[in-house]
Amino acid sequence: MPELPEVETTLRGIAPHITDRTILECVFRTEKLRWPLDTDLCYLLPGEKISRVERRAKYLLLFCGHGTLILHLGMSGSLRIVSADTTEQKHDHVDLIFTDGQCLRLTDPRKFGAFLYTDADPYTHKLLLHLGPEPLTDDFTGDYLYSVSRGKKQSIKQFIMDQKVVVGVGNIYASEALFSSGIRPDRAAGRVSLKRLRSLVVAIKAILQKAILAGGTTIHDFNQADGKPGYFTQQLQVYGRSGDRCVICGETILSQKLGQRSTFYCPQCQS
DNA sequence: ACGCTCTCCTGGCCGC
DNA sequence: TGCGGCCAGGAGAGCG
Repeated sequence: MPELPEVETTLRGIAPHITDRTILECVFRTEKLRWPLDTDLCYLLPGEKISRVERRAKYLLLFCGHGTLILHLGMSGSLRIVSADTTEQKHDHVDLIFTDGQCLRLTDPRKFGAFLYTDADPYTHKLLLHLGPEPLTDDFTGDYLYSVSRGKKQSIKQFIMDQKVVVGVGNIYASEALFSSGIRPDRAAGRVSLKRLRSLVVAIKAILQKAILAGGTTIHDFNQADGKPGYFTQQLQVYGRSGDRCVICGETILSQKLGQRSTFYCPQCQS
């Protein structure tokens, strides 16, 4: 569920509740998520104050007095603000309890998420160091995409999902953006023209922005445990629609696997 | 360097 | 209704 728009929505939702709050207690209810949880944090974090919260790619950065928490929601994670005495439910793996009685609770059925801590500048952490540009900034342009894609045989869809190329384009939005810009997802990245890459970049920005706008009102849907697209389903043109008619030309939408991931496209509109 | 495959984990859904 | 198999929106690790 968490693609970039959901992470951004989460950031906006939690930041006002945890900024300038002091941690009273850190509770782990599982040994590991994607990586083992550092139990030292249970005595290192109490007394630390969250000074600010930022997002980089799909990572959330919680700056504390002496270090920074690096969180990732994986495929099924969500963060909520609850009262510290709210009974935990299945898959509630981490609580960050504050002195004002509020609690930041991490839920993640599939345990693909991350809850890490670093003393150093988090942007130099190896998970963040080699990330590509943010898609919604002016650093992400068709000309940039053109320059880094020349000679690449990898499919354009896998290419734009590579976090070193650009961050935040997940499996759903990759199919949607390629449909919107008329590019077949299995076309080699190095063989897409500058003109079409400019169109693709415009499409990526538009769809992410649209989803962020939709996200604010639908954050409750985050709790859905299943793997289905949530609030954005109504607006999807090709994702999950194989066998349906293309909304533009009426041709049958096809699907194929690219890099183990389901990919959807219209064979008529995309070339 | 590049690109491919595997992997972590739980749960929902489909077909038999 | 029960069970096995398959699928899921991320992305790092390891390999050739």
